[in-house]
Amino acid sequence: MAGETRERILDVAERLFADSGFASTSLRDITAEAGVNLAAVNYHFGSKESLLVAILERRIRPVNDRRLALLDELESRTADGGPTLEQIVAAFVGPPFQSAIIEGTRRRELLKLAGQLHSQANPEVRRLFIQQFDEIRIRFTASFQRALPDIDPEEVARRALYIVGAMSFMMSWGDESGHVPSQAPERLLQSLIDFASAGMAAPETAPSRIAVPEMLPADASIAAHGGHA
Amino acid sequence: MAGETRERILDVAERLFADSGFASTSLRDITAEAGVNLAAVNYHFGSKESLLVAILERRIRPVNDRRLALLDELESRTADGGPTLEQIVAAFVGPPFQSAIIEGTRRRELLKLAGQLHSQANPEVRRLFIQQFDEIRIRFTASFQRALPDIDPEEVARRALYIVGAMSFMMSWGDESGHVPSQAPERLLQSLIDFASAGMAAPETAPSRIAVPEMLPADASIAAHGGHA
DNA sequence: GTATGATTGAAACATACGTTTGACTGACTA
DNA sequence: TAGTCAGTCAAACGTATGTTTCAATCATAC
Repeated sequence: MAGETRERILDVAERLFADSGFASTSLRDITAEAGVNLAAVNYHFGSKESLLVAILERRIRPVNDRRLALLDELESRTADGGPTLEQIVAAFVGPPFQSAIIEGTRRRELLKLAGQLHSQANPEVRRLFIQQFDEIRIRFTASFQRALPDIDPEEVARRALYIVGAMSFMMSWGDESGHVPSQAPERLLQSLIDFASAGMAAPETAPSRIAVPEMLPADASIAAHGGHA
Repeated sequence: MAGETRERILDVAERLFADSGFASTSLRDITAEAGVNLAAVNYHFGSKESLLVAILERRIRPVNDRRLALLDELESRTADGGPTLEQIVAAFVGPPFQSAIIEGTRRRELLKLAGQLHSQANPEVRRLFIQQFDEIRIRFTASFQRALPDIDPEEVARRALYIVGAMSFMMSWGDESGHVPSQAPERLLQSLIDFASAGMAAPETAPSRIAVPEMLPADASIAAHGGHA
């Protein structure tokens, strides 16, 4: 019975935060649903914000460890030219994807929550969050770079970010309102890998050839902005 | 002086909502920064939630109108085989991108706010939001499908979602913590178009060839990670 | 059995929130 | 001038929030 209350709080809070957002979820919501006392949160975690940090660490760390382990093995196994793009992408998106679906319907929770932190929460939590991903970013960017020697390093970093965005959206929007029909998880993951690998390998448009057409409305972009008028 | 208070509220609220989230931003924050009275929000908009809806409609409608206009022009201009993938992608991601950067530093706001709505806010606001994008989704999916006759329609819809995710992440994370170095907007947009077009055109992995490796348990020996096998 | 330290419980605390109220302002109309 | 009405303002309302308090409970070691 030792850590039972603590675990129940973590589980319920994770789900409620992901469903309704951090700020919109009250400790009373959490403790009521978890069947524990209101004061238990502050007793076990110190504050609502520390509870959020505990949730993130519990979920993110194993996923990132798994990512790094997969990449390590790939790179040690394919000593010649390095892993293929598909392999790197699979090591990158596989663990969070698998972790997200492992609990059945809890698919969206982790990344939903992660997505919210980009904008919400105070800078301290943000920093911790970014730091959690820093090693991942460095290792995978390097591996991608090796598989894509012709692409500008900055462009590689950008494209890795696109992948995270694509994955995040798939998980948070995936089965909502029929946009993306529910699919067997393996097919969804393969779909993401196909898309991301091809995007990663896209030929880079030379700066001199960039000629973005006029896309703004001829008159004004957004009607009557009171600001400087 | 007619709509000046109203406009100031809209401008400030949009920024604060995008920066700190809907639930975390109080009407007092907004009205204080806008230099208007607290009651002005409820007078002009009725409620905090209606203010959010007004913000969304003001920003999203022109962007989506522009998207549809660009697609219309593309399709009427290239009557033979339809527009190219790059053209469709550009019409899809160009308007929100341009709209987001037009005010200089306000780049991230629109999509940051949009991203939050996926999870936050009540179902009513969600529905309005999804509905706002429904025509876009239908028109562009059809156009993408025409350019990609070999891809399964459901897969096309999924990939369109990946593009939205990639764009959203670029805008909300783009210039944060040096992950993605600041670039000239045209180069960023071109980068996104390169990535998205290639991803869209990716060859579809046949269901029979899907063999996602074991990615789950860290202890189990990671055998047979053949990638294409 | 009793003392001890960790955990739970009910209640209260102070504060911040969205919203409402009612008086007041100022421009325009009859 | 008197009247109307959209708009602004300070203040208050009721409620919900995160946190704290302190007594009660429980398991365990002496």
